[in-house]
Amino acid sequence: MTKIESGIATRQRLLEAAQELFALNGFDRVAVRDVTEKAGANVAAVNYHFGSREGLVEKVIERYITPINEERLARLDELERRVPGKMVPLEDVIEAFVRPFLTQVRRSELSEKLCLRLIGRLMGDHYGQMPKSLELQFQLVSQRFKRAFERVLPGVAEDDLVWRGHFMAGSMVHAMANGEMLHRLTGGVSGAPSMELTLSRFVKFAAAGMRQWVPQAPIEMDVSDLEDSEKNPEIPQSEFLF
Amino acid sequence: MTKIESGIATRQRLLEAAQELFALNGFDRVAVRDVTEKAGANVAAVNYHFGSREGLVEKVIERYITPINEERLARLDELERRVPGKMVPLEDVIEAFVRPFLTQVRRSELSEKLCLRLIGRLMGDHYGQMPKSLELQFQLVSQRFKRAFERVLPGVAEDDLVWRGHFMAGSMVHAMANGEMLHRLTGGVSGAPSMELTLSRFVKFAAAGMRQWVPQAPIEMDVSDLEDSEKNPEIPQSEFLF
DNA sequence: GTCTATAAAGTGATAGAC
DNA sequence: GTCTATCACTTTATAGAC
Repeated sequence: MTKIESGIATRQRLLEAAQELFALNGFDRVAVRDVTEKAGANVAAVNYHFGSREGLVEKVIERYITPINEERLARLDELERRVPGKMVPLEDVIEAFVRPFLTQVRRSELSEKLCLRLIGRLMGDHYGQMPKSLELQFQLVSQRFKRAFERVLPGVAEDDLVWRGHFMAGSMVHAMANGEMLHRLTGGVSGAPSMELTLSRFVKFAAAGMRQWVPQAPIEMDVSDLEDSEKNPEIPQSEFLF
Repeated sequence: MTKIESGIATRQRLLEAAQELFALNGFDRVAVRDVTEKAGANVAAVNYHFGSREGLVEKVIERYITPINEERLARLDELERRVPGKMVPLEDVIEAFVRPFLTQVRRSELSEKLCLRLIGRLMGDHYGQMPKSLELQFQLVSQRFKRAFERVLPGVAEDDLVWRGHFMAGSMVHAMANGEMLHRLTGGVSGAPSMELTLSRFVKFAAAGMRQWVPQAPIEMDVSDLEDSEKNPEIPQSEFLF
């Protein structure tokens, strides 16, 4: 629990101290006193600068989420400007949605691990109770991306699309917040988590889930390196109903 | 904030009151006094019956998670007994992983909505800090499912498989915890959330993500109901690198 | 098992001096 | 802007009577 160097404006130090503590312990388990102490500021500082504890929480959230959402929209704009007739690859839309998280991680004062955890907590604890200022932002983002997905995945029913997007967002949040935990739980099989590799994996997973290609004919698989017994697995032709 | 009918053993009433409050407000925002009051018990009851507040939290978590994990393993056993030579459909393995949540929802004293939120919170808040008694359980479950997925998806590298499983679990947790929120955010497009339908949607999404079929040749799509302009979208042949 | 009373520490917030 | 002092509660936990 290191103190944060003095000299920077108090307000800034408070924000930095707060975000680190929130990342470590969760938004609810951090007292105003913990923050001010870590920031080397006075107990009253939080109330002076942010009006209340809640005000501080909101500012921390805004500071993290707003640039992410802005970059998302900017990337989407750019995609839509690209060669008007041509269809944009689904993967690019998904990347426009996720990569801003990585940008934020790099921009953040926090370590990669902590920053990811903070974002995960943000989305987890506060998904249903975002600050007013962010609700509109999120509505805009999800509207824009919904339309983008509709264009890139023509023929998918609207409700299906919305749910697929929901699943996609969920796997992203969870993967970010618990990536290191995966490492532990699997005894290291998942490999040292590099963000860029994880992003790549995520995009592939999400793209497959979003488009849900079903092979019309027996699939061509590369079976060259499989055991004989595995060469002709009975691939489920998914008589999948519910 | 209704009281829970007296007459049932205090311990039981405390558990029921606690789980409802935890679902509503999150594990951290509920005081022991809130629980005892709702349960119509004495303030000291929690400490008498569970040793401490933390003891109560652990019991609530165990009560929800253990039967889910047991059913998961039982379903997997059953799948593996089925026609030994034949390969089990991926969808069935995924369902063995998720359906126990629905079973739990039906068994629970809580409303569907609250129960899903509680489970979502469990996985969110406590994924990294499960009670000791559950850590082993989770390790066993994830090992068993890892092996099942390996068998059903031959040819997928181990680390890829682990990550895909991780993404899958994440989208499930998130979808459960925030399904109603999706409804709000999309202005109702997602349709009234029926658990069975959501499960079906989830299984399809997850299965596609887990197997990641890539078409080797131009895909046959049903374009009969598309506009002319949409008939020949340039389907991305995913030169997808990162 | 249940209760009261109370301890002991922690909580967010603020008035008012500097 | 910053600080001290302090208020007004709330928190978990427990000792000891019933």
